[in-house]
Amino acid sequence: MTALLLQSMTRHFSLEAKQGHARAGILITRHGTLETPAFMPVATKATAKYVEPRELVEAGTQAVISNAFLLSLKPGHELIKKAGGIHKFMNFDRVIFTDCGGFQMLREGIFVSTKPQGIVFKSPYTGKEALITPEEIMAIQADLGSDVAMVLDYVAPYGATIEQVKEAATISNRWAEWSLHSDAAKKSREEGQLIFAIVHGGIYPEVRKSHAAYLARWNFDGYSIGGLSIGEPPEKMFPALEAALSELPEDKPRYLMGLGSPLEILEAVKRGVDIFDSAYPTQTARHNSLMTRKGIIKISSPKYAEDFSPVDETCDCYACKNFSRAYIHFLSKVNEPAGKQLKSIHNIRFLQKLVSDARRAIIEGSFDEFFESFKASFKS
RNA sequence: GCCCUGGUAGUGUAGUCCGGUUAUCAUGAAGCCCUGUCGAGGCUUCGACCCGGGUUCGAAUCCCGGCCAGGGCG
Repeated sequence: MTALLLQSMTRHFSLEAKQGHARAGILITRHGTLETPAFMPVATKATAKYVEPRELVEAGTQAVISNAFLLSLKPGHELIKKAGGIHKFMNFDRVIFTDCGGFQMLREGIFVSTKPQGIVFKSPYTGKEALITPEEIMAIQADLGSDVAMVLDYVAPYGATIEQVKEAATISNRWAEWSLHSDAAKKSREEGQLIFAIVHGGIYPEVRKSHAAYLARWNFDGYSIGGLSIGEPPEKMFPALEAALSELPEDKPRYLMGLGSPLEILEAVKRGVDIFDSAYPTQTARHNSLMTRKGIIKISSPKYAEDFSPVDETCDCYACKNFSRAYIHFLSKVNEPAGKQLKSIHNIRFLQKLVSDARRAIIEGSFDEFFESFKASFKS
């Protein structure tokens, strides 16, 4: 333990166990630790929709990810800095990641154009266009005071040609370097903020590989894998993921951005991913898809109208311990916010339990069995 | 008893004056989808002209009668 702590103090991340490529590790941040594999609910606008911080914690959440670009537009990073940082502002004292905004390139209505020096975005609030640069987004994240900041990346949509993807990955890597060497990043790093690079390359393994290898040469605190689970089929995603992972340093955390379905999370854990985030559990929860050990159920279906059992017999979440399928079905039918809250809490808890069970299994050396058993009962 | 309005999916409605494709839209119901900016979102399907008669090639639409609802007069 002492050795682990010493190691952590210098490295921020340490591996506790490995089984095959699957890893159990600990990321140390200035707001506590993140035991990996870990799943982060999305709190884009400094809140997880319908779920309060205490409920996130109760569901086993160690970290959330917020969006630096959107917060910089409203309420403004200066205001959040004035509030004492994002942790105080949203009253979440655990780990907070911030995303840079690069992903918003995929959003029509926000994305305008790219330039060599950054991305031109249009504010969804005011329509005002502004160029955001890698250096600026690091300064914004420094102001927000998040524990882990993402460099600005250039995201190519699924369906982009290999030339476009190469271009996107090359620009992403250039920006990652600029970000790392920016004054804001240097200073915030000294203050304990961690900086993650983002690997691109679309669905092309060779592009993933070369660009991951390039980023691996720099001393980032962790590596994100971006531009996946944006519509491509699993047969294309996993080879690309494997290619990226193969070039990333073992002793740094790997974060697969945007993946949130249970089986895919386990597939990625098996390949060596440590951290996940996704709106999937909360978005689909509001739209009535609930995860259970036996698969996903649609709670709005008439078959649950008189089902007085919990959503999942094996779940220990607030919703399952206190409410029936019939009640949550009813709340869904009448569109009550409380239903959205209970459903979101359940799905978050489901994924938190999934990754912590996976972690335990890796430590115990039983990950393969755990995965097989999960796969056998979870019919998607 | 008389007069005036008005009856269109489960609900709310457009169309009616001036007759003409598969009758509009919303909501609802059933099913599918959602993955680093998550909207009470997207897609598919289902579902109605109050009843009866008349005019007409053709009626939700025009005419007559009935029933029902609201208003007025007695």
